[in-house]
Amino acid sequence: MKERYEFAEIEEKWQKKWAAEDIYRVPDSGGRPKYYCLEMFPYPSGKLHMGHVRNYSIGDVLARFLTMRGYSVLHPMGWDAFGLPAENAAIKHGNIHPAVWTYENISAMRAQLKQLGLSYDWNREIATCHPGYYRWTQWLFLQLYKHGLAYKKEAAVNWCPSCATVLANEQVKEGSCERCSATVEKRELNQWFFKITKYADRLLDDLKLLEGWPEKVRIMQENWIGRSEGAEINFPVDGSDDVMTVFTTRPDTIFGVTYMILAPEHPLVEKLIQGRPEAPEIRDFVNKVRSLSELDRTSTESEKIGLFTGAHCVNPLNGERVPILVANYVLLEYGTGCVMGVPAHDQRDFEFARKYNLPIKIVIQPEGEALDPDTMKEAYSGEGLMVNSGKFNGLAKKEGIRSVIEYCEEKGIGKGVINFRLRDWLISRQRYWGAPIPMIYCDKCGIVPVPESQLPVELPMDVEFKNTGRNPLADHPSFVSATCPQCGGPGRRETDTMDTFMCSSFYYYRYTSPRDGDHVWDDEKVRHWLPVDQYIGGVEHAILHLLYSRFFTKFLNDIGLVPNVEPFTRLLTQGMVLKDGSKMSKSKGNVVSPEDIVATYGADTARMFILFAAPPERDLEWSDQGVEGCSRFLNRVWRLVAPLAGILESGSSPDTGKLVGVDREMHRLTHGAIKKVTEDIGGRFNFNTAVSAIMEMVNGLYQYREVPETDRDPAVLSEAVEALLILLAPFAPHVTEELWQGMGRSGSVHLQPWPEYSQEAVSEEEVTIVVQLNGKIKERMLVPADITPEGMKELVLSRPSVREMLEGKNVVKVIPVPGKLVNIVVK
RNA sequence: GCGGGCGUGGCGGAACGGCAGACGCGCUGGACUUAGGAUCCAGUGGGAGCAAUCUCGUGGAGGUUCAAGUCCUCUCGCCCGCACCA
Repeated sequence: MKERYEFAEIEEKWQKKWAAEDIYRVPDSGGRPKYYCLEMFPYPSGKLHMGHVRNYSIGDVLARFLTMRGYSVLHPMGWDAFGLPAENAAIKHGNIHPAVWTYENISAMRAQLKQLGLSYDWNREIATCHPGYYRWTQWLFLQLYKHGLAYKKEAAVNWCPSCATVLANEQVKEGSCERCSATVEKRELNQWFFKITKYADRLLDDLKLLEGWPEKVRIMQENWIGRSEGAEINFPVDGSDDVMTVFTTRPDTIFGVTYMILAPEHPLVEKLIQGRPEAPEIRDFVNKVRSLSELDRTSTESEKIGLFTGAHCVNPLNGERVPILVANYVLLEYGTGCVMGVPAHDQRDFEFARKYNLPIKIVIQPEGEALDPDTMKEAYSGEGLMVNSGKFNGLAKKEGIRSVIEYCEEKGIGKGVINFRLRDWLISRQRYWGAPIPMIYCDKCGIVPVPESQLPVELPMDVEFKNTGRNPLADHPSFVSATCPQCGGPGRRETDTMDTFMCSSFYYYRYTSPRDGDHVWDDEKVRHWLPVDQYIGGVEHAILHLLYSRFFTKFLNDIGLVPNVEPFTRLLTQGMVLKDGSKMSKSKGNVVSPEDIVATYGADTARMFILFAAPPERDLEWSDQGVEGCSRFLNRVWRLVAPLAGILESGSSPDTGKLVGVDREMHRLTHGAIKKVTEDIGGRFNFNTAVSAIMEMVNGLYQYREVPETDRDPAVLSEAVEALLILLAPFAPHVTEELWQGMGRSGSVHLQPWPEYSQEAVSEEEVTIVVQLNGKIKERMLVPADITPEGMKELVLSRPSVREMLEGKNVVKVIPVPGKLVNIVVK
């Protein structure tokens, strides 16, 4: 073997060989237990970044480890290939079609992934923009439509002026477009939605099943779904047949209502003000609110403004006549779009009432405290007994809520309801580069689905991309014109495409049957592989992709297409890769390119560093010097192992009982490392400490090598080196393969069984324990490892130095901790 | 405002409630060398001491415990998510 570690040569050589021998192909059946290890597939931007390297290195170590542990591991890769950047590139450069741009990027990125030596079964590669894939995206849309879960409605939706398309609620962050940060506007449009709200309850309840998910993500989803229990109660409008229905979580405070508020956009507003002197001013106000951006509209910061409509409502419980107002802090989208104002017991109402001098009426009195409407500084929302509430007086909050709801239900003026913050998923996009929504509009028959036999509805390639903000599909006559599948008459094709999150909501099922042209996937294969055992990706998808995928899975389970109710049993959200304390970005100029690192140090070093520098879920600070260190380590391994080629025996397993001295030490170190690495990868995903255990082993081997050959057992060295290469193989697949096969071992190191550690080899005959006096360390001593706690106590107390130390002191208690210490408590 | 996370050497980070700082980086010294920014060996939390050793030390203040970086209460700082949700 060469004296020097030539990473470039080695990495290229083995990548070619692995591909030629197809060693990462995984069969769909076989005697081994299955494991589905999945990393979030990337958008093919054309360039891999460090976040990808981290994501895929983590997955690769796991997949390789589990394969060596005897599992049949499904470890696929593909492309989330529809999306705006491709189309924007086409608009900007004019002469490049999004498809060409995308496929070129895929080629470039695939090459980069292959350079990292990742163990994907490339036979299963998919791209969501391929008609063979999006045909099934459309097919699933039709299934949702068939089951009443895809529908079209006119609604105020989020519009991103820069992306020239609508967005789902989940894709708006603090009033801005999640992709481009432009301020999002509201527009009234007729759009396609998925009824994810039908699954709100199950999406919430089943979070309990996801014990393998980070709590953080579960809480985020819980908050996003936002279940709240309460009641809807009808307030008749005074002098009209209209009714204001409010949603409230505090029906026990209904006697404290001193005014009612409608959201400015509420349809009832116009009806109430017609012909009243207040009308012009209110219309003005409503228009002003409507024109606000989403951010300004919902910001907690903005001042609460309200106007009296001139109309009144009647409280159905006590008959009191209260004014109806319009105020900017009431949102049309949530609940019923109107609320009852209870200033005494709701902080927002309180601030509003103080500002406009509206009356404050106490109806909940906390025990041992007297609330006074004139002097109170904030609303009281805690526990207490109902007062000023007629026959409900004396009831505590919880019973009060129940009793008022019961009463309302009896009288037919209200009912208990559960409200969710989750909205239906808006999936229409006014853009070209997405899967066309397979629907046809017919003047005679209305909205008609494209028959499944006519799928896919293919994207036309002869399209012009202009910066007009118009979807080019709408300007493509032969795409638009269609025949109505129902009556055979002329029809118009839907020109909106689907949100790309739809494409990524089921790709992990499609990996099981990537080329199946007859079915969305093979039933047996899905039953074999699913659910995904381990999913790995960034936390930025905590709500978006992960919630949509859960929704899809529940639907697919309902219609019998998948066996599982949750898609991902375990989830690992990896931290960001930082440089100089902040996220790598072009604008900050702190980007480290994976290509450069691989070219300078090799893929093995890049992988080692990124796994060693921090535990996977934590943010990772990039360090060029840290990379040097990993490179140095691999060189150190090379210099240790390469000269031993041909010297070492194969498959040595020394007899633990016969080993003494340095041989016994080295043997123990080897098995200790096997134990640690196995537990750190398999149990807690602490790859950083697994690597450090391997480093310790290498340090030990350097020491051991110094021992004269005649004084050491060759079997111990062979065993150690063999174990070293296997333990290191998931992290640094190329250099370990080169050394393994260079030593004359047959077969790939990656197909070797993972070593088992021997308990006997790991255990010590003697251990150092600590003697503590009142918890402070006083001295150390060597004791037999198998000593009893009682024996430990005696041994310590009989020691002359300890007896001297205890002279004149009163021993209160002696606490022996086996293998660790003895603590003597004295007075 | 609500929810979650994190604060440990010069740095990245280790530590089933039981020897704080594994491993790596950096630094210091030595060896090899014409040379080394290569490699190998040794040392490396602060303070005191020639030394054995002593002492302080995990953002801060309390508490539980024989024993706390770890558990509990309060508090400060940073990061992330949600944000007028009735």
